[in-house]
Amino acid sequence: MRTKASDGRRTFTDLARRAQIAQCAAQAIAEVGYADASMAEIARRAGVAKSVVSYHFSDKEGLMGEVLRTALATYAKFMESRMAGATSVSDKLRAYLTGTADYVAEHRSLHVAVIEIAFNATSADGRPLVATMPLQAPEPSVEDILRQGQRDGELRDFDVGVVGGVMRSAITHAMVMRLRDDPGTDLGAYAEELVRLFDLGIRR
Amino acid sequence: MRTKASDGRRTFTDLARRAQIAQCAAQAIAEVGYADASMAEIARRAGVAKSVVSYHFSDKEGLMGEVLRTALATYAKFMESRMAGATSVSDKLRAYLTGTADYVAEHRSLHVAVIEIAFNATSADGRPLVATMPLQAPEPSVEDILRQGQRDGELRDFDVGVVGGVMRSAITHAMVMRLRDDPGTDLGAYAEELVRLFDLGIRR
Amino acid sequence: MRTKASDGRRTFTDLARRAQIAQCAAQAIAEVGYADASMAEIARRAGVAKSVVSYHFSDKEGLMGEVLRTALATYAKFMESRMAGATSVSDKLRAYLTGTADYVAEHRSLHVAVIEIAFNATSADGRPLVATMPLQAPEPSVEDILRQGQRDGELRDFDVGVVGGVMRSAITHAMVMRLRDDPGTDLGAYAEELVRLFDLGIRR
Amino acid sequence: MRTKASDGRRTFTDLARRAQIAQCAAQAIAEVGYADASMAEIARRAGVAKSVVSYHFSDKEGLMGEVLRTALATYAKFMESRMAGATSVSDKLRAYLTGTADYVAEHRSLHVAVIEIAFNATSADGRPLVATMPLQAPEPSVEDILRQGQRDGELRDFDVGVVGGVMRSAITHAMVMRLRDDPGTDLGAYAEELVRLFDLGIRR
DNA sequence: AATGAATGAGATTTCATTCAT
DNA sequence: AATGAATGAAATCTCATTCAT
Repeated sequence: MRTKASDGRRTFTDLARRAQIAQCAAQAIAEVGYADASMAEIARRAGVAKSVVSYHFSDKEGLMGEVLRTALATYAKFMESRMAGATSVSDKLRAYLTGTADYVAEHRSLHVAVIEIAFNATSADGRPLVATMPLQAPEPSVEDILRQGQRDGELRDFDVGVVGGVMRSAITHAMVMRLRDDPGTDLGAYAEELVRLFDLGIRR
Repeated sequence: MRTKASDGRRTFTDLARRAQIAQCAAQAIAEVGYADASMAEIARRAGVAKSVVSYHFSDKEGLMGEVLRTALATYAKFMESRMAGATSVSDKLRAYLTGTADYVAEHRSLHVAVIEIAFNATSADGRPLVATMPLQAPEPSVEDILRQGQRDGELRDFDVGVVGGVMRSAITHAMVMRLRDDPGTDLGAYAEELVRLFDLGIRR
Repeated sequence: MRTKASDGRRTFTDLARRAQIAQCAAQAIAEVGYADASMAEIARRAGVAKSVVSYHFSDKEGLMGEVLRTALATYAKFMESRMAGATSVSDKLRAYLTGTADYVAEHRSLHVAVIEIAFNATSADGRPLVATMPLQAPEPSVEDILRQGQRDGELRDFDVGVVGGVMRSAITHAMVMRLRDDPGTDLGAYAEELVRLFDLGIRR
Repeated sequence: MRTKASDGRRTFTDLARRAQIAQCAAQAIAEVGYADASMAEIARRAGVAKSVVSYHFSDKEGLMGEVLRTALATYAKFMESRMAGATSVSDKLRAYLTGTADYVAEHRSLHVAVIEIAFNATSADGRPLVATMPLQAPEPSVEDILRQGQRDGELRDFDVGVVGGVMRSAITHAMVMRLRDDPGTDLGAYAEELVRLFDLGIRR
């Protein structure tokens, strides 16, 4: 049966279960990797039968989509307050990097899960799952910040796509790798190191 | 079982087959991703029966290990000549970044395969495959270069692990992502952008 | 559990719900086939929760039985008036064939559903469902008519079981197949064709 | 791995296994019905693991297709000799009906399986499986025979589609139903009864 | 009287691996 | 040295059914 009330909205308990399962999915992915995070493993962690997961999500794609949406929403909300006070480009960059680091420290498994899903999950047609879903990334993007900095004359001339990509990979892939190797990493210090590196690297 | 000459060394044809299969494995992984690069798919690309792959490699871990060793050896040999002339730290860094970019341009599937394997492959005990294998990275590592630069006074003070990790992710993950989005990327220009970014970011 | 008034009879609303669900079941079976007419699909068409179906029927066998009973009752009532005026055997046969054709035209999904159920549904013990249920076919049966015709000397000698079976399959299976291939078939003309065929085939 | 030799043809043992599995599939379908003839049940009857069936057939559709092809080929070959001597239309019809009855007596499970598959099996897109496969029915069809008989003036005027459909359903559905009810039915006598019925029903 | 939620059984299919030849 | 054939385990998903509210 569909898990929606007749008017299309979901019930409270249904939302709670969905959230719980999505969280367990994120934890499972973060701990054992996307490939080994089977529906059975996720159900086991949630303490429910496999079919309960299928009951709440149409299929695995649907579940992964929920994880992605949950993570992006959490991240966006988290960053909103962190970016609020920043006006200058260097402030924005610092807010972006330290904010993301704090977010990762607080929601590590969510963060790792998103990276795993984005890197590994494919849709039924073979395309990357993230390419098939309407996901809205938090505003402003790193590239937006960098572009503004160049317009304002605060930043030197460089390829925004390249530098933006490096920054992104620094707080996603590189950070995850570091946490993998050294789970006790001080993410605050890590972020400060990034702030200095990129500030020196791109300012006029 | 694996075929070795009576003294334990492999025969010539055996080595050739292993190399061929490993190459096909790398291509398969690079094209369809680690998850979809099944033994059957790899065998199909190699034009042999599945059992031939199992015949030459004890198991999938063994095959992935061979891909990793092949890639590292190829990379090490490639970089050896590129690093040869470089004496100053900035020269070494430039050689490292542009050299790696050239390597990626020349052996893209091998490069992508290594990243996929390092990120995804797990050993039977659940640990990352790369953590269970004795792999020797090419010398000198980025961290070695950075450390020397700090000792020589050419580079400012920073956390070598953090910056080294960012550089590594810039030429692995970030580069692959960029190639995914824009397959026509000029990797030479990409590397030059990295050289400038990091040179400014870490010099005294 | 099934809801009965204290004296064992069903309440009015209960009967109404049962009838509604049975009708939706028949439509579902007729449209998507027995195999794909799941309890969920039937509930969806009835606009109720799956559990409502289970509430009103002990199990799927029970629901299918209701469909069969409903269909037979409808058919019997329909045929009663059609057979009323027929006295001669040829009149009875014509009434039987044209009457059934009209019935099918009017209650196509019910008719198709019965065929699907009779052909496909099995009881828990593996036997055909129709063999496990006490179903009373409308009187008189084709075989009865044919037997009477032979007794009266109007019909030649033949195996009543064989010819009766062919007639039955002509107005059930063959007719459904024809409707499947050509939904616009004129069932009146179809029945007239049968009347002539069988009249010539069995008269003395 | 693909079960074809490198040149695309199948090996002898492979063909034997395929034939064996297809036969077991037909028997399973004939005995327990299409719905309950799962891949597991078929494998059990063949005395092999489920995955062996998947090894030899790409999927269930493929297996059902093989059953259909096997049955049609067997039937066509069987009928070829039976139809050989018949020149007049009445001879052809007798050959068609008695020949088919003999075929059913000899290959009952194959016959029943075809009917079950044709009636129940659907392709992935929801369409009937038989509609998605290129199957060549044996020549000449009943309709062809009837049409020729009308051209030659041996048969009266009637709708070839209707009468042909009735004949077809008489030797498929009606016959199967009869065998279901009375497994000891004398099919020879059954066919003779049909010959007389239809001969009288359609001759000029 | 109704239903949202849950469940275990079982369906199809894929996978890495083994083995006899 | 190679391979066709086979296998058990596990993956995803569907189904009829149950139960507390």
